[in-house]
Amino acid sequence: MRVTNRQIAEMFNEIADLLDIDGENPFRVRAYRNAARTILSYPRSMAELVEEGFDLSQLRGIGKELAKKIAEIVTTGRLRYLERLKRSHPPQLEALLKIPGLGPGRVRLLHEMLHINSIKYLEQALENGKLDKVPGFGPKLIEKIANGVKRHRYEEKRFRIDEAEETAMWLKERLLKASGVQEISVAGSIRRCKETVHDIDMVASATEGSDIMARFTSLPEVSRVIMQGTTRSSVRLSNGMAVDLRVVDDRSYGATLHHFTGSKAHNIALRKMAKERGMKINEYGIFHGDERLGGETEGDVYRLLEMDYIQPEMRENRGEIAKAQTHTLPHLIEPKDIRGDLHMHTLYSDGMETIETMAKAAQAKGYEYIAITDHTKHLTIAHGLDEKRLREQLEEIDRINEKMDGITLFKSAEVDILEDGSLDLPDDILNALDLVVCAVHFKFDLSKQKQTARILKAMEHPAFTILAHPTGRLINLREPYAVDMEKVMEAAKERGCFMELNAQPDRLDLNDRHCRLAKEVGVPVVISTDAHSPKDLNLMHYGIGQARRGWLEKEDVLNTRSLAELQKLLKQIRP
DNA sequence: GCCGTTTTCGGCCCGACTGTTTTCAGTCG
Repeated sequence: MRVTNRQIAEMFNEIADLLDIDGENPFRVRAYRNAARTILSYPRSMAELVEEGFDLSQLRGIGKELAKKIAEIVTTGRLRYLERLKRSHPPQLEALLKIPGLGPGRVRLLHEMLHINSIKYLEQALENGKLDKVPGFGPKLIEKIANGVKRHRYEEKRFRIDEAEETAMWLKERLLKASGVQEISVAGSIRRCKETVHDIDMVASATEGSDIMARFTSLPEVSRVIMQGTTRSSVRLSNGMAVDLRVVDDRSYGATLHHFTGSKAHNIALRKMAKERGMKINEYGIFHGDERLGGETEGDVYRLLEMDYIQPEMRENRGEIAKAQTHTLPHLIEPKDIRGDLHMHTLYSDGMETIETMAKAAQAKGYEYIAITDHTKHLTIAHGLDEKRLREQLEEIDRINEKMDGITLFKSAEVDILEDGSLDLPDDILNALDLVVCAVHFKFDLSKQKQTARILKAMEHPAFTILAHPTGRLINLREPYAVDMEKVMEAAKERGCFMELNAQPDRLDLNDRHCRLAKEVGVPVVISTDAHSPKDLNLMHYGIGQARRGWLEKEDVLNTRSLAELQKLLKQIRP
């Protein structure tokens, strides 16, 4: 099987950890981490690029040495350099870096002085009070490490964007009540619409003497204050989320918001550029020597570097900076561009409401059209429809379409793709539908080759319109099934099918890299809520956030088309 | 180990907080 980009990135990160513990040149360590990040976020598979003879040293952060190492991993499945490094270190040593308070320096010290080489041994040393003897290890640090060991599994968790956003909004509301507060923004990965977040970052501007910090650290929901300063504090909430709050005066608000929105890689790249031009960017502003050039707004940062404003969702150092310099940034899709929703369920299968209620809710959102896509018979757990019940539903949709003005209901279904690639309903009923949403709901564990073949076979059916949640993943619950996404997208492009970006926050499937791939291949994406109730229609914004992370513009998304345009397009692909 | 409008050497983002120290190293984001 082919080596994945993730596996290569993990190997490079492991090298970085080990070199870090060895006290190697920190810039060499950083080079491995930078390369890992580049590989992880690159839309195409390194394995394929190597096969094609592509020169990997063209990629940012990858030079001759690392290109050779990638080629070795891809062709042999191993990396001798990493194996050599691992042989000279205890196998669990890197795990110690995960404990708060332990960085490479202290891990090295613990290993040299006490031969601590795993979390298990660290626990024993803590119990035996051996750590007191290590220079630089005082009672506070030892307590922090002891707590970290107890919690380290728990704190590894990444939260889904919706969970984190809900907590962040609630926090913002509370903190706005503090004295002297002018503005509060949620920054960090929530603002960049990442699908999962590790912690919540918030930025506030406040006048001197504000009690916002005191309020923040003494909220009843705070289970632990990790650190507390006058401009920056960090806590953990009882729901397990860590929150950072940064407070500045309004002159620095933009610079601080920018700094804490990240990503780190994006910030580093900008600061480097500033430095090359004799300027300096920090959380307080943009400076030339002692002269302050700006920092009140985020826009100052980009303006002073002579580039266009980059939307938060794009700030990942994945090529956006070059685009901003040449004024060729994409005009990212916005919520107002969405004209309809092409995936939702009703009481006919596992939805909570009638067709009419869903239609009215969609109309209230200003949509021109929706598709009713109840499950089909194979999905018995969701009361999937057989041909007879689906025909009944189609008649009801006809009646509602006659009755309701200003919104059009498409007849559709979320049809199961069976193991052999056939669809779960007979052809005559499939042909009676306006569009057909198809999905894999079982047999997730097929080999990549078989799963890909299954989907490609299904796409050959003339009624196939949209591939729903194309990888089947459930964030934090179920891994994506193995599928060759490039092949699927190329087939979709050729066949005139569309790829769904399912906006449910536990799916967000396609992911951001897939969205960029779809744009590259030229296959339109459909952002759908997969709503099971009227309230679910509001999940659209998570899908839009993911689409923006994937650089999608209005033109790249099918359901930004007007009703007339969409009908025309459907007629073209389904004559 | 990477990179180059100062290109094959000599840099590599920048600052807050903590704990342990008498001026700072380590960690973290």
